[in-house]
Amino acid sequence: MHNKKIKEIYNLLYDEYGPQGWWPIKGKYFPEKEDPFEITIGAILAQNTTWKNAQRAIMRLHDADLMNPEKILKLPEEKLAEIIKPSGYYNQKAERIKTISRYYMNWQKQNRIPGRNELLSIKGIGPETADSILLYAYHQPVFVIDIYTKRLFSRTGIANENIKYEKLQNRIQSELLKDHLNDEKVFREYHALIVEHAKRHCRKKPECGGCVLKIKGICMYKSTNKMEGET
DNA sequence: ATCCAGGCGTTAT
DNA sequence: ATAACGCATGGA
Repeated sequence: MHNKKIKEIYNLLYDEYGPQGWWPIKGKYFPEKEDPFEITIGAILAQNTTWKNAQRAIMRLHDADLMNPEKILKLPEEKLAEIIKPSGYYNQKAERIKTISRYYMNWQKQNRIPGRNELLSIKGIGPETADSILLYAYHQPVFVIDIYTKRLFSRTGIANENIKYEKLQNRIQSELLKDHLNDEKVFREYHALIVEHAKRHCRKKPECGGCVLKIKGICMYKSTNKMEGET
């Protein structure tokens, strides 16, 4: 029933911001081909921090010539933690990156890609990280739900703000399916567009001025400029 | 200075 | 089953 809205939001955001090109990272390191390992590690490093800080940690791994599972496994955990420090939570993340590196080597050796439940069984990989890895590292058609996605679909009246991860994901995927927009390229682009839009307008503290969704009448959210002290 | 950022696991209610 | 908390850096 909100089918039209979900498709329309995608089209509006795409027209507004254009293709986002999330992965691979554009830069001096391997710009010619994307590296599933780097994307996997990047998904961990990006947890609950800014992309800029995650990218700093990724660059430091490249600078140390450590962007592969074998070298990471040989490196003492404290060294790894030091290198990825800018991403925050560096002790947790170092431990988890080591674990995932071991799994990654097995996937490579077995010439297969991980399944969602397998990813979820790994400590440090929750639903969003699992889906980010599947979508951005392995091009599987799964829609990533993050805090921005919940916020945007909540404020546009498409979902309750406390909706569960898989429920919102199923809703979006099934409605995009009706419009034949259920391919991984759209999913990648849509998620990235949501993040961009959330950074510019649909922030925690909303900046609704100039929001294309508001202008086009898709979003009715009122950006209440703090009027808490009401009776 | 306070708040937030491309979350997750553990522990308390 | 859900809520609260710890993990930690860097920018606004």
